Amino acid sequence: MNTDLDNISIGAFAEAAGIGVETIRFYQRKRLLPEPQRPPGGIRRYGRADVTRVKFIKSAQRLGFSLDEVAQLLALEDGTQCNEAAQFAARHLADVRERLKDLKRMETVLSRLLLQCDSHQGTIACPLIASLHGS
Amino acid sequence: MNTDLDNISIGAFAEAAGIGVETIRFYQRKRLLPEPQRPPGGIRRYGRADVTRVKFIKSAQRLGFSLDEVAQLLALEDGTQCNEAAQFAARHLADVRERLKDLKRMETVLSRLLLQCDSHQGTIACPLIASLHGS
DNA sequence: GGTATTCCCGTAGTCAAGTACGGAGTCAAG
DNA sequence: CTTGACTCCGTACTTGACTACGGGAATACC
Ligand SMILES: [Zn+2]
Ligand SMILES: [Zn+2]
Ligand SMILES: [Zn+2]
Ligand SMILES: [Zn+2]
Repeated sequence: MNTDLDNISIGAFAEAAGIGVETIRFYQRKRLLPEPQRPPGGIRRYGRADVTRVKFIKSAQRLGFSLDEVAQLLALEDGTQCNEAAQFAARHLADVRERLKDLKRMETVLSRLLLQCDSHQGTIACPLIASLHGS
Repeated sequence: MNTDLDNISIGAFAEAAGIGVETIRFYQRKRLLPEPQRPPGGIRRYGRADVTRVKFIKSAQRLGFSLDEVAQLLALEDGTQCNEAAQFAARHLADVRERLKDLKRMETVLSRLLLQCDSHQGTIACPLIASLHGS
């Protein structure tokens, strides 16, 4: 077992990156990861740069970027095109804010309805259900 | 109370409910809508109750309930089990709040990074990209 | 050298909430 | 009585991000 960090198997790579082997192959098909050429008749080897790249992908995902968007970001990976990157992120931020608005609306309505349910002693109908029936 | 509104075709039903015909058939397969028996060799007819039911479904969806959850809610549709309904909604509210938290985190981080991008005159590296590289 | 573990590769399945399609049957108008 | 619109039904496709399977090759361990 070769433990050199720059000459690891796909299994060790997956382990190091904290994802599954299948996921790596999936990312390769999606061109998020390069497919390393392999020694004649042998097994592909991976290195630290690959692990770094997966970490990048995972960070971007935590910010809500889709894999397609991550692909775009990876094109700017060298950090020299701040403007592009910032514009791109700004667009994404805009739709994060959209979703945020929707969820906030849900949160508001639901919690209001639940309060009404708590305090509607005596009446027969559930205000929550009533409101679903179209207020 | 048996007007023509209670004897409509699936097309008119879809129209009245503001959804597509295919969606109605989909809901039937999912048992969110009952399948009306049809006269031998004939065409099914729908009524106001069906439209009401779809409206109920759509209201629940606007509150973020999944179709599976809507099925549960429909079991409480008569409004007599306020406690059950409220508990159910409370659980849902909890995971709406989870998602809200995640989105808020994204919003915070993204907007902070964008501010840094705006004001990092002079330096070469984009703070946004840098942060994706794991800080 | 034999066995166990990995790896490779293509294909296919999963979940949600629909959407689309194609061929056959039915209904109403002209 | 034909045309055209609508309905029925099963099947398959969509999107996103994986996850699983199966069979064969290669490596690793003893
Ligand atoms: Zn930047
Ligand atoms: Zn986005
Ligand atoms: Zn209630
Ligand atoms: Zn829920």
